[in-house]
Amino acid sequence: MSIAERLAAEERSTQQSISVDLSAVIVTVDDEQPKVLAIRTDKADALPSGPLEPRHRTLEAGLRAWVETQTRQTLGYVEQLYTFGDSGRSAATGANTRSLSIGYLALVPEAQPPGTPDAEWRNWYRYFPWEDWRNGRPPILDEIAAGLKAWVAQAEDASQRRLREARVRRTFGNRNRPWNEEPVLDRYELLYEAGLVPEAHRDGRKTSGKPISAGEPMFADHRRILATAITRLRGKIKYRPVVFELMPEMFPLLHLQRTVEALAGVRLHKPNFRRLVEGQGLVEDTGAYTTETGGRPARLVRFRSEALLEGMTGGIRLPVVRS
Amino acid sequence: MSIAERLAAEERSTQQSISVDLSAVIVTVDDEQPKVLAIRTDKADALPSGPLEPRHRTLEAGLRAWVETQTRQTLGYVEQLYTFGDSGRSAATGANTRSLSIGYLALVPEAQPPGTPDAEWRNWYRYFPWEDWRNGRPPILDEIAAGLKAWVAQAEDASQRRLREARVRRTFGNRNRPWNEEPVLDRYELLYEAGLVPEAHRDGRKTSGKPISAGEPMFADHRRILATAITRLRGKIKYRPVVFELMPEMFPLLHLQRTVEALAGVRLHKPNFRRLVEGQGLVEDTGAYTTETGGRPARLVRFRSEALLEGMTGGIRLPVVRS
DNA sequence: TCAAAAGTGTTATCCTTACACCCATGT
DNA sequence: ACATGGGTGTAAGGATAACACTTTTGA
Repeated sequence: MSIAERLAAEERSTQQSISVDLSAVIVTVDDEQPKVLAIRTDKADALPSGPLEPRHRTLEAGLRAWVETQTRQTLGYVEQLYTFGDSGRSAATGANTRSLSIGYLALVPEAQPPGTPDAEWRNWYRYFPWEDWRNGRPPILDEIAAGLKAWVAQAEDASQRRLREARVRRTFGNRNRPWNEEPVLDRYELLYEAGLVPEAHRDGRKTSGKPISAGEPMFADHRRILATAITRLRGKIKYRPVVFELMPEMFPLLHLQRTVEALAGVRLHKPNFRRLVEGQGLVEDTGAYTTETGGRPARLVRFRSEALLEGMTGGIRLPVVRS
Repeated sequence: MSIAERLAAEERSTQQSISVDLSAVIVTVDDEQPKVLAIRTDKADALPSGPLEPRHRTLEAGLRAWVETQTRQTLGYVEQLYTFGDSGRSAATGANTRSLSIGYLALVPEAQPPGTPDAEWRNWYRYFPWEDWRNGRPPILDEIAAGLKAWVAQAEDASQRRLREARVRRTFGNRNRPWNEEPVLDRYELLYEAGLVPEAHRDGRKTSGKPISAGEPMFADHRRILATAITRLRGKIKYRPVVFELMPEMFPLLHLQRTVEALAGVRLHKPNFRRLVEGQGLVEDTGAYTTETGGRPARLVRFRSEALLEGMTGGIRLPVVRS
């Protein structure tokens, strides 16, 4: 097929009426908690999102415009996450309309009060309570483990059972494999498939497992988008200096550590964390000190912007404290 | 704004006539060369792509259907790359139509003869000759370095010059920083901004640098999409066992090494490569041998599919030979 | 016999991890 | 005095990178 024919085919296909939605996962860390901006509705929380309009020159510009008028947040770092487009996704818009949703991750250094009454900063562990290991193993994992065990037992044959077992082990770990904070999306999708999450039932999925109260559900597939965002962010802090998008100008190193811990949902080893960060040349001394942290006054450091130029020299390793 | 209002706004926005294009970067490795399926046109090569149609249940299903009818390739591994949507992107479709393009990366284990006369497997280094360091530093880098030097010199002030210098160093390396194979997209974007690539002029970018023959251009922004795909693939082989999607059932370890080298564009250290791959438990012995490689007969191994279950145990480290 | 590829052994070095310990401030 | 957080030293263990070397085939 030639390019001309292809273009003609594209032209025909526009009869279909496609609407494109830009959804934003807007993240900040406040009071040692990772928070996302959510829109409260009578049913469930939703991510802020709006339609792509003709006046938007680029997708990202459209997103920024939309978010800034709706929530009064000025976005700093913005990154495209994924484009979601199953036709079953949104029955609300009718049969002849396909609805695509382009998800974005945005980081803001400080939580501004939301600009609209129905918008609110929410701790993201409200939706994913099993992801926060900072104070040890979350108790809800007992319930989840029981639900997953039942799901494994429901397998149709031995080979499917082994697959299911391996999948549970891989995502949720077990005695010999320790917790891995990264595969947030894999864990959510597993819970969805196992029917342990209310969304699975709402979407008409046939499951025998009854939904346990595994975190608060969200509107449409927004919890999946949020899981995608957390996964991406937990991965990215390790190889790009993105955490600093969430920090003020000057900060003590423990503040940086607590921010990383909030995102990763694990505790880090303080002495090694400091050495890694300083050794990588990611921060520089400001000469200033603060006594606000309690204890011995803390040196205030700032992000070394030359680090961005030197570039590829990655992000922050996670010296996870096992114990 | 409530969800109801938001839905209404979406409904209105569908008046805009949005067309969605699914583009595929279909990769195989054949004869130790990384190849992509390209559609020849009179102007430049294009990536196979087609419109999203109502009958496609999911985006990925739409892509598979399209590619399979158009090129007779059956896709194995498929992964979404990025959604491109600048309104300046495609002037061809007229003013009132916005054209989105969702890029996909697909891997096929063996090059089937293309199903249409205008489709052809192309060595991807045809489009990115500076990315192939397997036989030492590509000579074209002399030309590129000269062009970039001129671009740095054209900076408006000292601070912009330092930024440009750092960017060149970061992406293309220099004496103390060795070559880093990963940032393919960053390099392409730098060449684009520096006006060293024909696309920049075609898109009406004002540059004083004259385009050097830095690789063959492609239709629209397809070379950018290809660069995105290569970047993703070079990154991914290091932490997921995706290379095996390109391998036959059984193969000698050197074949695997040559495949990884073809993708990464660098030479690897044979003894260490073997130890890393075997040590990770990524392959298992088949008991069979082949003499087709020349020299001492080689053990044939296969991918250990249990490795997928064990999961997170990453991909293949690259013991790059520095010499 | 030589070229070509397969494969093994071993060491120096670096990085991470873990543990122990001292410092400076407020109450 | 002691609690709290800031901050430094260092040694064990593991992983990587580099080098040297042996084995088995075909021409």
